[in-house]
Amino acid sequence: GSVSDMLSRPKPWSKLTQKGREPFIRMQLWLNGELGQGVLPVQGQQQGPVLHSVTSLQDPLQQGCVSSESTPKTSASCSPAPESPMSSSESVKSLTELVQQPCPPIETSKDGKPPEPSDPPASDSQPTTPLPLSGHSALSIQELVAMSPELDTYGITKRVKEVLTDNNLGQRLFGETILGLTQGSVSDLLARPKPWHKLSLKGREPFVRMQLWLNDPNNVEKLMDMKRMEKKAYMKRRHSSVSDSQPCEPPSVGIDYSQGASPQPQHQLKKPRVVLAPEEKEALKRAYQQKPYPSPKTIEELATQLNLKTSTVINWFHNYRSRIRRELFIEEIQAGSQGQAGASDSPSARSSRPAPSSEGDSCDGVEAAEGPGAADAEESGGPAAATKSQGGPAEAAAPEERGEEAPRPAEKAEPTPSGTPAPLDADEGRARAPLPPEGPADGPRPVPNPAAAAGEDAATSAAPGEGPARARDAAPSSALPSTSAPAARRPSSLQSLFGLPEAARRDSRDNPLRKKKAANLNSIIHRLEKAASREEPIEWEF
DNA sequence: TTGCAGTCAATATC
DNA sequence: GATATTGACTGCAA
Repeated sequence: GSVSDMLSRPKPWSKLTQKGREPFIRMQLWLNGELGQGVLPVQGQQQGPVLHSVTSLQDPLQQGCVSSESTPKTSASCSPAPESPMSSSESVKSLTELVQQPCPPIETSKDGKPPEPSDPPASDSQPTTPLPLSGHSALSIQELVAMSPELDTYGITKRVKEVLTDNNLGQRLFGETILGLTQGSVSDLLARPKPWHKLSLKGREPFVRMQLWLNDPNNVEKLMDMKRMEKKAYMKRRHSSVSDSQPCEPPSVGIDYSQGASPQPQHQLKKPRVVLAPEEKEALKRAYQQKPYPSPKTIEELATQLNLKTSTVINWFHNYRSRIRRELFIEEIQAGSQGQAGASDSPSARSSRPAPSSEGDSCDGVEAAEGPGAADAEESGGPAAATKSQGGPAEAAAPEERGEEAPRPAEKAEPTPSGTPAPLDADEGRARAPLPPEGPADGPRPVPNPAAAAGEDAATSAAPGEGPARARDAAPSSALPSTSAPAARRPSSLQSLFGLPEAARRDSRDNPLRKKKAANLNSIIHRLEKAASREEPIEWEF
Protein backbone atom coordinates (compact mmCIF):
# COMPACT_ATOMS: atom_id res chain seq x y z
CA GLY A 1 0.00 0.00 0.00
CA SER A 2 2.75 2.40 0.83
CA VAL A 3 4.51 1.63 -2.34
CA SER A 4 1.47 2.14 -4.38
CA ASP A 5 0.81 5.40 -2.76
CA MET A 6 4.33 6.51 -3.14
CA LEU A 7 4.50 5.58 -6.76
CA SER A 8 1.31 7.21 -7.69
CA ARG A 9 1.57 10.27 -5.53
CA PRO A 10 5.15 11.02 -4.81
CA LYS A 11 5.73 14.05 -2.76
CA PRO A 12 8.18 16.63 -3.93
CA TRP A 13 11.59 16.22 -2.49
CA SER A 14 11.45 19.37 -0.55
CA LYS A 15 8.41 18.26 1.26
CA LEU A 16 9.83 15.04 2.40
CA THR A 17 11.42 14.46 5.69
CA GLN A 18 14.66 12.69 5.79
CA LYS A 19 12.89 9.53 6.48
CA GLY A 20 10.44 10.18 3.78
CA ARG A 21 13.22 10.61 1.33
CA GLU A 22 14.70 7.32 2.10
CA PRO A 23 12.47 5.28 -0.16
CA PHE A 24 13.25 7.58 -3.02
CA ILE A 25 16.90 7.30 -2.47
CA ARG A 26 16.53 3.62 -2.46
CA MET A 27 14.57 3.75 -5.63
CA GLN A 28 17.16 5.93 -7.21
CA LEU A 29 19.91 3.64 -6.20
CA TRP A 30 17.97 0.74 -7.41
CA LEU A 31 17.40 2.40 -10.71
CA ASN A 32 21.03 3.09 -10.98
CA GLY A 33 21.91 -0.38 -10.08
CA GLU A 34 23.76 0.84 -7.09
CA LEU A 35 21.84 -1.23 -4.72
CA GLY A 36 22.69 -4.16 -6.73
CA GLN A 37 22.12 -7.41 -5.08
CA GLY A 38 19.96 -7.79 -2.16
CA VAL A 39 19.51 -4.27 -1.33
CA LEU A 40 15.99 -4.17 -2.20
CA PRO A 41 15.18 -7.06 -0.10
CA VAL A 42 15.35 -4.70 2.65
CA GLN A 43 16.15 -7.17 5.24
CA GLY A 44 19.46 -8.67 5.79
CA GLN A 45 22.70 -7.01 6.16
CA GLN A 46 22.09 -4.44 3.57
CA GLN A 47 19.26 -2.97 5.37
CA GLY A 48 21.13 -1.48 8.20
CA PRO A 49 24.01 -0.21 6.23
CA VAL A 50 22.04 1.36 3.56
CA LEU A 51 19.84 3.06 5.95
CA HIS A 52 22.74 4.16 7.87
CA SER A 53 24.44 5.63 4.93
CA VAL A 54 21.32 7.10 3.73
CA THR A 55 21.01 9.09 6.80
CA SER A 56 24.55 10.09 6.79
CA LEU A 57 24.50 10.92 3.19
CA GLN A 58 23.31 14.38 3.64
CA ASP A 59 25.66 15.32 6.30
CA PRO A 60 28.70 15.70 4.24
CA LEU A 61 26.91 18.11 2.12
CA GLN A 62 25.02 19.97 4.64
CA GLN A 63 27.59 20.10 7.17
CA GLY A 64 29.13 23.22 6.34
CA CYS A 65 27.37 25.35 4.08
CA VAL A 66 23.83 25.39 4.74
CA SER A 67 24.48 27.93 7.29
CA SER A 68 27.26 29.81 5.87
CA GLU A 69 28.57 32.12 8.48
CA SER A 70 31.60 30.65 9.95
CA THR A 71 34.54 31.38 7.91
CA PRO A 72 37.13 28.84 7.32
CA LYS A 73 40.14 30.27 8.89
CA THR A 74 42.63 27.92 7.65
CA SER A 75 41.96 25.29 5.24
CA ALA A 76 39.08 23.02 5.60
CA SER A 77 36.59 25.61 6.12
CA CYS A 78 33.53 23.99 7.28
CA SER A 79 34.22 20.75 8.79
CA PRO A 80 32.77 20.62 12.13
CA ALA A 81 32.67 16.93 11.99
CA PRO A 82 33.82 16.15 8.58
CA GLU A 83 34.62 12.65 9.21
CA SER A 84 31.77 11.65 11.26
CA PRO A 85 29.49 10.80 8.47
CA MET A 86 32.03 8.92 6.63
CA SER A 87 33.78 7.20 9.37
CA SER A 88 30.63 6.15 10.96
CA SER A 89 29.70 4.15 8.02
CA GLU A 90 32.70 2.00 8.14
CA SER A 91 31.12 -1.17 7.15
CA VAL A 92 28.74 0.30 4.75
CA LYS A 93 29.03 0.52 1.06
CA SER A 94 27.04 2.48 -1.43
CA LEU A 95 26.08 5.82 -0.15
CA THR A 96 28.99 6.38 2.01
CA GLU A 97 31.17 5.65 -0.85
CA LEU A 98 29.26 7.96 -2.97
CA VAL A 99 29.86 10.73 -0.63
CA GLN A 100 33.49 10.14 -0.72
CA GLN A 101 33.97 9.51 -4.31
CA PRO A 102 32.89 12.67 -5.89
CA CYS A 103 36.15 14.35 -5.48
CA PRO A 104 38.69 11.80 -6.36
CA PRO A 105 41.71 13.83 -5.74
CA ILE A 106 40.78 15.04 -2.38
CA GLU A 107 38.38 12.57 -1.29
CA THR A 108 39.94 9.34 -0.48
CA SER A 109 41.54 10.61 2.51
CA LYS A 110 39.92 8.79 5.21
CA ASP A 111 43.08 7.07 6.03
CA GLY A 112 44.77 10.35 6.00
CA LYS A 113 47.22 9.15 3.54
CA PRO A 114 47.82 11.39 0.61
CA PRO A 115 48.49 8.75 -1.92
CA GLU A 116 45.31 9.11 -3.78
CA PRO A 117 46.01 12.41 -5.31
CA SER A 118 49.63 11.97 -5.81
CA ASP A 119 49.95 8.44 -6.92
CA PRO A 120 47.63 8.15 -9.81
CA PRO A 121 48.67 11.31 -11.43
CA ALA A 122 52.20 10.28 -11.13
CA SER A 123 51.54 7.21 -13.06
CA ASP A 124 49.75 9.14 -15.63
CA SER A 125 51.41 11.78 -17.56
CA GLN A 126 48.89 14.25 -16.44
CA PRO A 127 48.97 15.07 -12.85
CA THR A 128 45.32 15.07 -12.60
CA THR A 129 42.55 13.60 -14.48
CA PRO A 130 40.09 13.35 -11.79
CA LEU A 131 37.44 15.48 -13.12
CA PRO A 132 35.67 13.47 -15.57
CA LEU A 133 35.02 11.15 -12.77
CA SER A 134 35.41 7.84 -14.19
CA GLY A 135 32.45 5.63 -14.61
CA HIS A 136 31.28 4.73 -11.24
CA SER A 137 32.40 7.89 -9.66
CA ALA A 138 30.59 9.97 -12.12
CA LEU A 139 27.50 8.15 -11.34
CA SER A 140 28.01 8.78 -7.76
CA ILE A 141 28.37 12.44 -8.01
CA GLN A 142 25.22 12.60 -9.95
CA GLU A 143 23.41 10.67 -7.35
CA LEU A 144 24.83 12.85 -4.73
CA VAL A 145 23.62 15.85 -6.55
CA ALA A 146 20.23 14.37 -7.00
CA MET A 147 19.94 13.55 -3.38
CA SER A 148 21.63 16.56 -2.09
CA PRO A 149 19.72 18.85 0.14
CA GLU A 150 19.54 22.42 -0.82
CA LEU A 151 22.88 24.06 -0.66
CA ASP A 152 23.74 27.61 -0.09
CA THR A 153 25.48 28.29 -3.34
CA TYR A 154 26.36 31.77 -2.41
CA GLY A 155 27.79 30.76 0.88
CA ILE A 156 29.70 27.92 -0.66
CA THR A 157 31.34 30.03 -3.27
CA LYS A 158 32.12 32.62 -0.72
CA ARG A 159 33.90 30.15 1.40
CA VAL A 160 35.65 28.55 -1.48
CA LYS A 161 36.96 31.90 -2.52
CA GLU A 162 38.19 32.54 0.93
CA VAL A 163 39.94 29.27 1.19
CA LEU A 164 41.51 29.66 -2.19
CA THR A 165 42.77 33.12 -1.59
CA ASP A 166 43.83 32.43 1.93
CA ASN A 167 45.92 29.60 0.72
CA ASN A 168 47.01 31.11 -2.48
CA LEU A 169 45.42 28.51 -4.62
CA GLY A 170 44.40 29.36 -8.11
CA GLN A 171 41.07 28.98 -9.73
CA ARG A 172 42.53 27.03 -12.53
CA LEU A 173 43.98 24.42 -10.27
CA PHE A 174 40.87 24.24 -8.21
CA GLY A 175 38.65 24.10 -11.22
CA GLU A 176 40.53 21.48 -13.02
CA THR A 177 41.23 19.22 -10.14
CA ILE A 178 38.18 19.61 -8.05
CA LEU A 179 35.41 20.71 -10.29
CA GLY A 180 36.48 19.60 -13.67
CA LEU A 181 35.93 23.05 -15.06
CA THR A 182 38.14 25.56 -16.71
CA GLN A 183 39.38 28.67 -15.03
CA GLY A 184 36.90 30.89 -16.71
CA SER A 185 34.02 28.80 -15.64
CA VAL A 186 35.26 28.68 -12.11
CA SER A 187 35.68 32.38 -12.00
CA ASP A 188 32.22 32.87 -13.29
CA LEU A 189 30.80 30.36 -10.92
CA LEU A 190 32.48 31.82 -7.91
CA ALA A 191 31.57 35.32 -8.80
CA ARG A 192 28.02 34.71 -9.82
CA PRO A 193 26.61 31.61 -8.28
CA LYS A 194 23.05 30.92 -9.08
CA PRO A 195 20.65 30.04 -6.38
CA TRP A 196 20.27 26.37 -5.85
CA HIS A 197 16.75 26.33 -7.04
CA LYS A 198 17.71 27.83 -10.28
CA LEU A 199 20.24 25.22 -11.04
CA SER A 200 19.74 22.16 -13.08
CA LEU A 201 21.17 18.93 -11.84
CA LYS A 202 24.18 19.51 -13.89
CA GLY A 203 24.56 22.98 -12.66
CA ARG A 204 24.40 21.81 -9.10
CA GLU A 205 27.21 19.45 -9.52
CA PRO A 206 30.00 21.96 -9.09
CA PHE A 207 28.44 23.19 -5.92
CA VAL A 208 28.15 19.75 -4.50
CA ARG A 209 31.75 19.22 -5.35
CA MET A 210 32.69 22.44 -3.73
CA GLN A 211 30.78 21.53 -0.66
CA LEU A 212 32.44 18.19 -0.48
CA TRP A 213 35.72 19.84 -0.93
CA LEU A 214 35.03 22.28 1.81
CA ASN A 215 34.11 19.44 4.03
CA ASP A 216 37.31 17.70 3.40
CA PRO A 217 39.65 18.49 6.22
CA ASN A 218 42.59 18.02 3.97
CA ASN A 219 41.29 19.92 1.05
CA VAL A 220 43.89 22.59 0.98
CA GLU A 221 46.63 20.21 1.70
CA LYS A 222 45.67 18.07 -1.19
CA LEU A 223 45.33 20.93 -3.52
CA MET A 224 48.72 22.13 -2.51
CA ASP A 225 50.05 18.74 -3.32
CA MET A 226 48.48 18.94 -6.67
CA LYS A 227 50.02 22.26 -7.19
CA ARG A 228 53.41 20.98 -6.38
CA MET A 229 52.97 18.02 -8.59
CA GLU A 230 51.81 20.14 -11.42
CA LYS A 231 54.80 22.26 -11.09
CA LYS A 232 57.04 19.29 -11.01
CA ALA A 233 55.40 17.77 -14.01
CA TYR A 234 55.61 20.99 -15.84
CA MET A 235 59.27 21.39 -15.15
CA LYS A 236 59.89 17.87 -16.11
CA ARG A 237 58.07 18.21 -19.32
CA ARG A 238 59.70 21.40 -20.08
CA HIS A 239 63.09 19.93 -19.62
CA SER A 240 62.33 16.95 -21.69
CA SER A 241 60.82 18.97 -24.44
CA VAL A 242 63.76 21.22 -24.50
CA SER A 243 66.16 18.42 -24.68
CA ASP A 244 64.12 16.78 -27.33
CA SER A 245 64.03 20.00 -29.12
CA GLN A 246 60.41 19.48 -29.57
CA PRO A 247 58.29 22.38 -30.34
CA CYS A 248 56.92 23.94 -27.33
CA GLU A 249 54.47 21.76 -25.67
CA PRO A 250 51.43 23.25 -24.24
CA PRO A 251 52.62 24.48 -20.95
CA SER A 252 49.28 24.04 -19.48
CA VAL A 253 49.27 21.34 -17.00
CA GLY A 254 46.21 20.05 -15.45
CA ILE A 255 44.10 17.78 -17.41
CA ASP A 256 44.97 16.66 -20.75
CA TYR A 257 41.74 17.03 -22.51
CA SER A 258 43.26 16.93 -25.85
CA GLN A 259 44.90 13.68 -26.20
CA GLY A 260 45.66 12.29 -29.50
CA ALA A 261 44.30 15.34 -31.11
CA SER A 262 46.46 16.69 -33.79
CA PRO A 263 47.40 20.16 -32.76
CA GLN A 264 48.42 21.47 -36.09
CA PRO A 265 45.17 21.36 -37.91
CA GLN A 266 43.46 22.73 -34.91
CA HIS A 267 45.51 25.81 -35.01
CA GLN A 268 44.65 26.39 -38.56
CA LEU A 269 41.01 25.81 -38.11
CA LYS A 270 40.80 28.05 -35.19
CA LYS A 271 38.67 30.91 -36.01
CA PRO A 272 39.43 34.20 -34.46
CA ARG A 273 37.34 35.29 -31.61
CA VAL A 274 34.88 37.98 -32.39
CA VAL A 275 35.30 41.00 -30.27
CA LEU A 276 32.50 43.43 -30.39
CA ALA A 277 33.35 47.04 -30.41
CA PRO A 278 31.95 49.20 -27.65
CA GLU A 279 29.65 50.90 -30.07
CA GLU A 280 28.36 47.61 -31.27
CA LYS A 281 27.70 46.50 -27.78
CA GLU A 282 26.00 49.68 -27.02
CA ALA A 283 23.80 49.30 -30.01
CA LEU A 284 22.97 45.78 -29.08
CA LYS A 285 22.14 46.81 -25.59
CA ARG A 286 19.84 49.43 -26.82
CA ALA A 287 18.20 47.00 -29.08
CA TYR A 288 17.89 44.71 -26.15
CA GLN A 289 16.27 47.37 -24.11
CA GLN A 290 13.72 47.79 -26.74
CA LYS A 291 13.25 44.20 -27.28
CA PRO A 292 14.93 41.51 -25.28
CA TYR A 293 13.66 38.92 -27.67
CA PRO A 294 14.15 40.30 -31.10
CA SER A 295 12.56 38.65 -34.00
CA PRO A 296 14.66 37.01 -36.64
CA LYS A 297 14.00 39.92 -38.79
CA THR A 298 15.26 42.34 -36.24
CA ILE A 299 18.27 40.24 -35.65
CA GLU A 300 18.90 40.22 -39.30
CA GLU A 301 18.69 43.93 -39.49
CA LEU A 302 20.82 44.41 -36.50
CA ALA A 303 23.44 42.17 -37.92
CA THR A 304 23.37 44.03 -41.14
CA GLN A 305 23.59 47.40 -39.57
CA LEU A 306 26.35 46.43 -37.27
CA ASN A 307 28.04 44.39 -39.83
CA LEU A 308 27.98 41.31 -37.72
CA LYS A 309 27.00 37.80 -38.39
CA THR A 310 23.48 37.02 -37.40
CA SER A 311 24.74 34.21 -35.30
CA THR A 312 26.83 36.67 -33.41
CA VAL A 313 23.85 38.81 -32.74
CA ILE A 314 21.83 35.83 -31.69
CA ASN A 315 24.54 34.66 -29.42
CA TRP A 316 24.92 38.04 -27.98
CA PHE A 317 21.27 38.22 -27.06
CA HIS A 318 21.35 34.79 -25.56
CA ASN A 319 24.39 35.56 -23.53
CA TYR A 320 23.19 38.91 -22.49
CA ARG A 321 19.86 37.67 -21.32
CA SER A 322 21.43 34.87 -19.47
CA ARG A 323 24.06 36.97 -17.83
CA ILE A 324 21.76 39.67 -16.86
CA ARG A 325 19.58 37.15 -15.24
CA ARG A 326 22.46 35.97 -13.23
CA GLU A 327 23.36 39.40 -12.20
CA LEU A 328 19.92 39.68 -10.92
CA PHE A 329 20.25 36.55 -8.89
CA ILE A 330 23.35 37.80 -7.29
CA GLU A 331 21.94 41.11 -6.48
CA GLU A 332 18.96 39.54 -4.98
CA ILE A 333 20.96 37.22 -2.91
CA GLN A 334 23.20 39.90 -1.72
CA ALA A 335 20.36 42.15 -1.03
CA GLY A 336 18.73 39.36 0.78
CA SER A 337 21.67 38.65 2.95
CA GLN A 338 21.99 42.25 3.74
CA GLY A 339 18.43 42.68 4.56
CA GLN A 340 18.31 39.66 6.68
CA ALA A 341 21.46 40.32 8.45
CA GLY A 342 22.41 37.35 10.49
CA ALA A 343 19.76 35.25 8.98
CA SER A 344 20.88 32.81 6.46
CA ASP A 345 20.69 34.24 3.07
CA SER A 346 20.85 30.92 1.63
CA PRO A 347 18.19 29.33 -0.34
CA SER A 348 18.74 26.36 1.77
CA ALA A 349 17.65 28.19 4.72
CA ARG A 350 14.44 28.91 3.08
CA SER A 351 14.12 25.58 1.64
CA SER A 352 12.55 24.17 4.64
CA ARG A 353 9.42 25.79 3.57
CA PRO A 354 6.80 23.41 2.50
CA ALA A 355 5.87 24.89 -0.72
CA PRO A 356 8.14 24.11 -3.59
CA SER A 357 6.19 21.65 -5.36
CA SER A 358 8.12 19.85 -7.90
CA GLU A 359 11.56 20.11 -6.57
CA GLY A 360 11.18 23.65 -5.64
CA ASP A 361 12.28 25.01 -8.84
CA SER A 362 9.78 27.62 -8.74
CA CYS A 363 11.43 29.74 -6.27
CA ASP A 364 14.95 30.78 -6.24
CA GLY A 365 17.16 33.04 -4.47
CA VAL A 366 15.50 35.87 -6.06
CA GLU A 367 12.18 35.01 -4.86
CA ALA A 368 13.69 34.18 -1.69
CA ALA A 369 14.63 37.67 -1.42
CA GLU A 370 11.27 38.68 -2.40
CA GLY A 371 9.50 36.05 -0.56
CA PRO A 372 6.07 36.06 -1.93
CA GLY A 373 7.10 35.32 -5.40
CA ALA A 374 7.76 31.77 -4.69
CA ALA A 375 4.36 30.64 -4.02
CA ASP A 376 3.05 32.42 -6.92
CA ALA A 377 5.52 30.98 -9.22
CA GLU A 378 4.79 27.55 -8.17
CA GLU A 379 1.25 27.86 -8.93
CA SER A 380 2.02 28.85 -12.38
CA GLY A 381 2.71 25.37 -13.26
CA GLY A 382 5.66 23.41 -12.25
CA PRO A 383 9.29 24.02 -12.47
CA ALA A 384 9.44 24.12 -16.13
CA ALA A 385 6.89 26.75 -16.38
CA ALA A 386 8.44 28.69 -13.69
CA THR A 387 11.81 28.57 -15.12
CA LYS A 388 10.78 29.38 -18.51
CA SER A 389 8.60 32.16 -17.57
CA GLN A 390 11.06 33.63 -15.27
CA GLY A 391 13.37 34.20 -17.98
CA GLY A 392 11.42 36.63 -19.90
CA PRO A 393 10.48 39.44 -17.73
CA ALA A 394 13.34 38.94 -15.48
CA GLU A 395 15.93 39.68 -17.94
CA ALA A 396 14.04 42.33 -19.56
CA ALA A 397 14.02 44.01 -16.32
CA ALA A 398 17.48 43.22 -15.45
CA PRO A 399 19.21 45.78 -17.44
CA GLU A 400 17.58 48.34 -15.40
CA GLU A 401 19.41 47.59 -12.31
CA ARG A 402 22.54 46.37 -13.76
CA GLY A 403 24.98 48.90 -12.83
CA GLU A 404 27.30 48.91 -15.70
CA GLU A 405 25.52 46.72 -18.07
CA ALA A 406 22.31 48.41 -18.05
CA PRO A 407 23.20 51.91 -17.72
CA ARG A 408 21.01 54.82 -17.32
CA PRO A 409 17.70 53.57 -16.30
CA ALA A 410 16.36 56.76 -17.46
CA GLU A 411 17.25 56.05 -20.94
CA LYS A 412 15.70 52.74 -20.71
CA ALA A 413 12.66 53.99 -19.25
CA GLU A 414 12.12 56.02 -22.23
CA PRO A 415 9.29 54.75 -24.17
CA THR A 416 11.14 55.25 -27.32
CA PRO A 417 14.77 54.89 -26.98
CA SER A 418 16.16 56.68 -29.80
CA GLY A 419 19.45 56.87 -31.44
CA THR A 420 19.46 53.19 -31.63
CA PRO A 421 20.87 51.78 -34.71
CA ALA A 422 18.71 48.89 -34.14
CA PRO A 423 15.52 48.98 -36.00
CA LEU A 424 12.43 47.59 -34.58
CA ASP A 425 9.95 45.29 -35.95
CA ALA A 426 6.77 46.78 -36.78
CA ASP A 427 5.23 45.09 -33.89
CA GLU A 428 7.88 45.80 -31.41
CA GLY A 429 8.54 49.40 -31.57
CA ARG A 430 5.09 50.16 -30.65
CA ALA A 431 3.22 51.23 -27.69
CA ARG A 432 5.76 50.69 -25.19
CA ALA A 433 3.62 51.52 -22.32
CA PRO A 434 4.72 54.57 -20.51
CA LEU A 435 6.55 52.58 -17.97
CA PRO A 436 4.80 53.99 -15.05
CA PRO A 437 6.89 52.36 -12.48
CA GLU A 438 10.10 54.03 -13.26
CA GLY A 439 9.20 57.28 -11.86
CA PRO A 440 7.25 56.55 -8.81
CA ALA A 441 8.76 53.27 -8.14
CA ASP A 442 12.11 54.71 -8.16
CA GLY A 443 11.64 57.48 -5.87
CA PRO A 444 11.89 57.26 -2.21
CA ARG A 445 8.51 55.86 -2.22
CA PRO A 446 8.28 54.99 1.35
CA VAL A 447 5.86 52.32 0.63
CA PRO A 448 4.63 51.96 4.04
CA ASN A 449 2.60 49.19 2.80
CA PRO A 450 4.11 47.11 0.14
CA ALA A 451 0.80 45.73 -0.58
CA ALA A 452 -0.42 49.03 -1.62
CA ALA A 453 2.54 49.65 -3.76
CA ALA A 454 2.28 46.36 -5.38
CA GLY A 455 -1.30 46.95 -5.84
CA GLU A 456 -0.66 49.96 -7.85
CA ASP A 457 1.81 48.22 -9.92
CA ALA A 458 -0.43 45.38 -10.46
CA ALA A 459 -3.12 47.63 -11.54
CA THR A 460 -0.81 49.16 -13.95
CA SER A 461 0.76 46.21 -15.45
CA ALA A 462 -1.80 43.60 -15.20
CA ALA A 463 -4.10 45.74 -17.12
CA PRO A 464 -7.17 44.38 -15.65
CA GLY A 465 -9.73 42.71 -17.62
CA GLU A 466 -7.32 41.12 -19.78
CA GLY A 467 -9.28 38.23 -20.76
CA PRO A 468 -8.16 34.71 -20.92
CA ALA A 469 -5.95 35.34 -23.80
CA ARG A 470 -3.71 37.25 -21.58
CA ALA A 471 -3.84 34.91 -18.77
CA ARG A 472 -1.23 32.87 -20.37
CA ASP A 473 1.16 35.68 -20.51
CA ALA A 474 0.32 36.91 -17.20
CA ALA A 475 1.04 33.67 -15.60
CA PRO A 476 4.59 33.57 -16.60
CA SER A 477 5.22 36.90 -15.31
CA SER A 478 4.23 35.73 -11.97
CA ALA A 479 7.05 33.41 -12.01
CA LEU A 480 9.53 36.10 -12.36
CA PRO A 481 12.53 35.26 -10.52
CA SER A 482 12.20 38.20 -8.93
CA THR A 483 10.91 40.13 -7.13
CA SER A 484 8.64 42.14 -8.63
CA ALA A 485 6.50 40.60 -11.02
CA PRO A 486 4.62 38.43 -8.75
CA ALA A 487 4.18 41.11 -6.31
CA ALA A 488 2.98 43.36 -8.94
CA ARG A 489 0.56 41.00 -10.31
CA ARG A 490 -1.20 39.67 -7.36
CA PRO A 491 -0.31 41.66 -4.45
CA SER A 492 -2.88 40.53 -2.12
CA SER A 493 -2.44 36.88 -2.45
CA LEU A 494 1.24 37.17 -2.26
CA GLN A 495 1.36 39.03 0.86
CA SER A 496 -1.08 36.88 2.53
CA LEU A 497 0.86 33.91 1.48
CA PHE A 498 4.18 34.71 2.87
CA GLY A 499 3.42 37.54 5.06
CA LEU A 500 4.37 41.09 4.74
CA PRO A 501 7.11 41.32 7.20
CA GLU A 502 9.56 40.02 4.74
CA ALA A 503 8.49 42.31 2.01
CA ALA A 504 8.37 45.23 4.26
CA ARG A 505 11.80 44.57 5.50
CA ARG A 506 12.98 44.51 1.99
CA ASP A 507 11.37 47.59 0.86
CA SER A 508 12.96 49.59 3.48
CA ARG A 509 16.15 47.95 2.70
CA ASP A 510 16.91 49.11 -0.73
CA ASN A 511 16.03 51.15 -3.57
CA PRO A 512 17.64 49.04 -6.15
CA LEU A 513 15.06 46.48 -5.47
CA ARG A 514 12.41 48.94 -6.18
CA LYS A 515 14.06 49.67 -9.37
CA LYS A 516 14.08 46.08 -10.18
CA LYS A 517 10.47 45.85 -9.55
CA ALA A 518 9.87 48.77 -11.71
CA ALA A 519 11.97 47.28 -14.37
CA ASN A 520 10.19 44.05 -14.17
CA LEU A 521 6.95 45.76 -14.47
CA ASN A 522 8.13 47.43 -17.53
CA SER A 523 9.05 44.18 -18.89
CA ILE A 524 5.77 42.64 -18.03
CA ILE A 525 3.98 45.43 -19.63
CA HIS A 526 6.04 45.10 -22.65
CA ARG A 527 5.41 41.45 -22.98
CA LEU A 528 1.78 41.62 -22.27
CA GLU A 529 1.58 44.36 -24.67
CA LYS A 530 3.28 42.38 -27.24
CA ALA A 531 1.05 39.47 -26.62
CA ALA A 532 -1.84 41.72 -27.08
CA SER A 533 -0.47 43.20 -30.19
CA ARG A 534 -2.70 40.99 -32.11
CA GLU A 535 -5.56 42.66 -30.51
CA GLU A 536 -5.99 46.14 -29.44
CA PRO A 537 -2.91 47.99 -28.40
CA ILE A 538 -4.77 50.92 -27.21
CA GLU A 539 -5.83 49.36 -24.09
CA TRP A 540 -2.25 49.15 -23.08
CA GLU A 541 -1.67 52.77 -23.04
CA PHE A 542 -2.07 53.86 -19.55
C1' DT B 1 12.65 26.30 -33.69
C1' DT B 2 13.68 28.81 -30.00
C1' DG B 3 15.48 29.72 -25.57
C1' DC B 4 18.21 28.37 -21.93
C1' DA B 5 21.83 26.28 -18.93
C1' DG B 6 26.30 25.21 -18.65
C1' DT B 7 30.78 25.48 -20.53
C1' DC B 8 34.86 26.37 -23.07
C1' DA B 9 38.44 29.11 -24.27
C1' DA B 10 40.26 33.46 -26.18
C1' DT B 11 41.15 37.75 -24.60
C1' DA B 12 41.10 41.65 -21.42
C1' DT B 13 42.20 43.36 -17.12
C1' DC B 14 44.26 43.48 -12.70
C1' DG C 1 50.43 35.07 -13.67
C1' DA C 2 45.85 35.05 -11.91
C1' DT C 3 41.37 36.42 -12.52
C1' DA C 4 37.42 38.44 -15.12
C1' DT C 5 34.91 38.90 -19.26
C1' DT C 6 32.56 37.28 -23.09
C1' DG C 7 31.54 35.17 -27.89
C1' DA C 8 30.58 30.66 -29.20
C1' DC C 9 29.10 26.01 -28.75
C1' DT C 10 26.52 21.79 -27.01
C1' DG C 11 22.69 19.53 -25.30
C1' DC C 12 18.16 19.69 -23.68
C1' DA C 13 13.35 20.97 -23.28
C1' DA C 14 9.12 23.01 -24.72
